[in-house]
Amino acid sequence: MKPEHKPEAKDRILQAAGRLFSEKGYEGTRVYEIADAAGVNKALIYYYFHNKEDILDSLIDSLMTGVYQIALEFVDNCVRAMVQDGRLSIAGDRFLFAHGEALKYFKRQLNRYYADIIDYVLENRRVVRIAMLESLKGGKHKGSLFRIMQLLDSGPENSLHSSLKAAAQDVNYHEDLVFFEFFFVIIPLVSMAAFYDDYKEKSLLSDERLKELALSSYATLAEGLGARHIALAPQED
Amino acid sequence: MKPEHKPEAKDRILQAAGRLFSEKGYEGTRVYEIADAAGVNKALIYYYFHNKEDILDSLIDSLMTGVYQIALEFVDNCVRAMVQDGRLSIAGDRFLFAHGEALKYFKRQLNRYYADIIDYVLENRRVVRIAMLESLKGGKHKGSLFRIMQLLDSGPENSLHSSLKAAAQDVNYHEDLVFFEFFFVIIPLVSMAAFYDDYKEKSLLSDERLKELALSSYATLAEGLGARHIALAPQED
Amino acid sequence: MKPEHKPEAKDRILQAAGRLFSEKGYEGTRVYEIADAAGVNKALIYYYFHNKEDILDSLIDSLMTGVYQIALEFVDNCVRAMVQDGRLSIAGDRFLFAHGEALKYFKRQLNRYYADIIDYVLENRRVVRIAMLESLKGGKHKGSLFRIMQLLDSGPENSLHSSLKAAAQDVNYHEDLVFFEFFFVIIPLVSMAAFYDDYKEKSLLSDERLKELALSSYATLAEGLGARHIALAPQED
Amino acid sequence: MKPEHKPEAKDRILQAAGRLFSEKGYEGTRVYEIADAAGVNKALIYYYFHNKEDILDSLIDSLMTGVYQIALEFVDNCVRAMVQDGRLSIAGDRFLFAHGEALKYFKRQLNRYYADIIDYVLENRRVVRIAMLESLKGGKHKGSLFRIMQLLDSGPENSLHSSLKAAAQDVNYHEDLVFFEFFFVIIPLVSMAAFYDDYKEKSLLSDERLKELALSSYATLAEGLGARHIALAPQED
DNA sequence: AATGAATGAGTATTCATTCAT
DNA sequence: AATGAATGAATACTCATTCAT
Repeated sequence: MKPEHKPEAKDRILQAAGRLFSEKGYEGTRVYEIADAAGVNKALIYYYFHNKEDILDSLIDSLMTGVYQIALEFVDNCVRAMVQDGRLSIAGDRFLFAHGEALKYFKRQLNRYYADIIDYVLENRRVVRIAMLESLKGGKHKGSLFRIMQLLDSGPENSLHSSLKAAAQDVNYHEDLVFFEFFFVIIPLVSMAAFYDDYKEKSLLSDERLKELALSSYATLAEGLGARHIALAPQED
Repeated sequence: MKPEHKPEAKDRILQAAGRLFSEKGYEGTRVYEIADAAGVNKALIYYYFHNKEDILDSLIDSLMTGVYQIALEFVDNCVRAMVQDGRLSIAGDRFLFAHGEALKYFKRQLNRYYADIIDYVLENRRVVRIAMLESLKGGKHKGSLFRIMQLLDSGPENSLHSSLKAAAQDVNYHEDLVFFEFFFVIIPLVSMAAFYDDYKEKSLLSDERLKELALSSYATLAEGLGARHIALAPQED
Repeated sequence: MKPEHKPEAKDRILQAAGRLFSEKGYEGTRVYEIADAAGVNKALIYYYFHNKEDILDSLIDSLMTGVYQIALEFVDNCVRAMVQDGRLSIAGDRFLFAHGEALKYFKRQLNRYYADIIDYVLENRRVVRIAMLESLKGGKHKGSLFRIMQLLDSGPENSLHSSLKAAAQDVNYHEDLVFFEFFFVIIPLVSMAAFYDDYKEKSLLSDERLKELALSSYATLAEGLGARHIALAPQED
Repeated sequence: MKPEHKPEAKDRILQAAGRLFSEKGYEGTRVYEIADAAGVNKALIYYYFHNKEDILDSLIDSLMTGVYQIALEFVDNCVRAMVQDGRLSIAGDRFLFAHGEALKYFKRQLNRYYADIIDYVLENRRVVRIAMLESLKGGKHKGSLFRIMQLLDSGPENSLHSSLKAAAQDVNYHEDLVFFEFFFVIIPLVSMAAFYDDYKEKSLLSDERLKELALSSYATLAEGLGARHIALAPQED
């Protein structure tokens, strides 16, 4: 029984490429450097991947899949579930909770969601950095960051949104909310990952302290936002 | 009246490089592409610049100077002035205003400062994009973004800080404030510029609407933050 | 009865190589293309052949053997036989026939020989094309075409010539005849095979028509030449 | 006055490529070999030519132009002129001469034409070899040889034919003549050039002797053919 | 100030071949 | 007999930079 004994050459190549791309950029990284770092022959890279860009695609795709999974899980397990059992109803971009207990539960779940996703992007900060880098350039992966934004999008092809729709009919994000979410929620998240190591070096703070700061920053943000988008249902006597 | 009549070759080179670097990244841009776009001979580029990197330096330096000027002006003309004439006093990371009038005045100035700096980065969004790009890679310009962050820094070499110190003895930013400022104030600002064109294309919003959204987002943010860092001096009767 | 039931891997490789070499040249053909076309694993090719060139050798050798067989058969069964029973005598490059009947018989046989060899090279036109291709380059198979020429050669190592010598002492080709034979008999023959498919495509003629044209062209040629090299023995009354 | 002092780098590259391609084939020749042989830096080749194939195109094009010029000159200066002044008339594929003098003149001119074109292809035998090589492969230059064949073609786009038509209305080549011309006139011509050096080496004949053999071979051929396609006008008394 | 020609050092990619199984 | 993985040695092509004019 040899389980998981396949971080074989292909994985080593992906890992090496992930590190090098994030350190020196895609164009700045030479294929032979990847080969050397992965301890494989340069030609083997072309055995597993069509070309240099194929490696990048592979890296970014699996990052995106990961982010997507976490977001989908939150919507399905928390939002959708709460809507279904009546603890939450959504109208436009406002969340209306049935009672204080429901709101408290939601906040706890949301916090855990933030923690999860922060953990995930920090763990994969190298690839996040690459995705950000590539988003800033034109070309194929230009849209990586925007793909994350589209998690908020209301197109029918977005299964995250479908999942929400399945729970509440009237989900509708306004353009100001989307703008704020993108530049003040997602971009900071992504940037924290992308600049994590640099920031750590400059600030001399510990990993724990940095995660704390990240979470508390989001708490601050959420509180401010919450006032505008969250409400408790009027209590009936 | 300087005889700056024609977009001389050197300027055309800088403009072309600005556009290309921002579109394809520094490494992704070929020197001959810059030459072609600028309508000059490739060799002429080496007449005006030492090498490719010299062009990049030139672009980023003038961006930084611009940002710095605006920030310095705000600190000098508003903060420092208000401290000097007693309308404002600073203790640590808390701003204490002498009276409601002073606070109102400060807010107006701050708002104008935000508008100015948003205008400036949007006007120079190409170079901002380059600076962000280069900050994400290692290499010489890795620190561009952090140089902006250091506008908040308290090192003695920072003349912005010196300017503040000259006004108030006890300026002292806590690590949580710095963290928040960097990832939730500066990064969004820079990102708005860097991703402006992409966001505009996706959202189909007008320039005016986008600037509005940017300013109102900062207003929201400032309000939330203000509660924690701004106070009115207890009124004596 | 050899159990040659299935086009075994080795044969499939040779066939595929024959097609590809003739279409793209030896150097223009990749080993993996041969493997793909033959439906075998690339490494299997190295099980059956020492290397890429070994495949080429194999193809050309069997072509040469075939041509050689047909020529030898003609010389042995017709020329040599006729000399032995006195119907024909050879002096230098002149053929002297005993009587009209003998000449007529010879012409019939020659015609059949032409038909046979045309059939053969057309059937194997792919390999002929390769041989021509390789003859045009330097390298190992440079001499393929010339090996055919040497069928006319008078060296002692040439067993076709030996066969003729065995029949007639005084066989001797002059340099002008050899030149003409090579460039106006053999080269056209080989070229007809090599360019068969292309010519067919351009001319839109049928296979039958093309063979007819080939044979009649040789008839024209032979008639013109015959005048100079064929004679009837002076009839004794 | 520095005339013809421009066999500059570009020409040296073409010459070197011509030699190497003909010796080792297009694919068999490495770009750095061309550079070395031409005494230039490898990169300079890419300054003057788009890529390796561009060099080949350039070589073959100028060969084709040369052949075409000679053929056109013969048709214009001899055939067309004779038709215009009534010494020759053409019906289908038969040439009818007004009188013996005209025929004799034509034969002299034809002989000179053969001599010219043999000289030309021998002088450019390297490129001829390449053209033949490339004609045998698929790909871009597959048609080089056939382009020569098309000099005989009757399409309206063929200005050689136009030139003939301008002289005689009823020019019309039959398929058997075209076949014979291609495989027994053009192919031998081209092959003599392509295999010249090899044949010389094997036969040990001198350049003069070889040219003699070539010309006399064509004379033999022309005589045989002439019987079928040339006639004298019935003499009126 | 401007340019056509030239170059050294890369750079991604290919390919025939081998090896372990 | 057959194959997936692996590799060394090329190989066409690129690019920042320089030079002579």
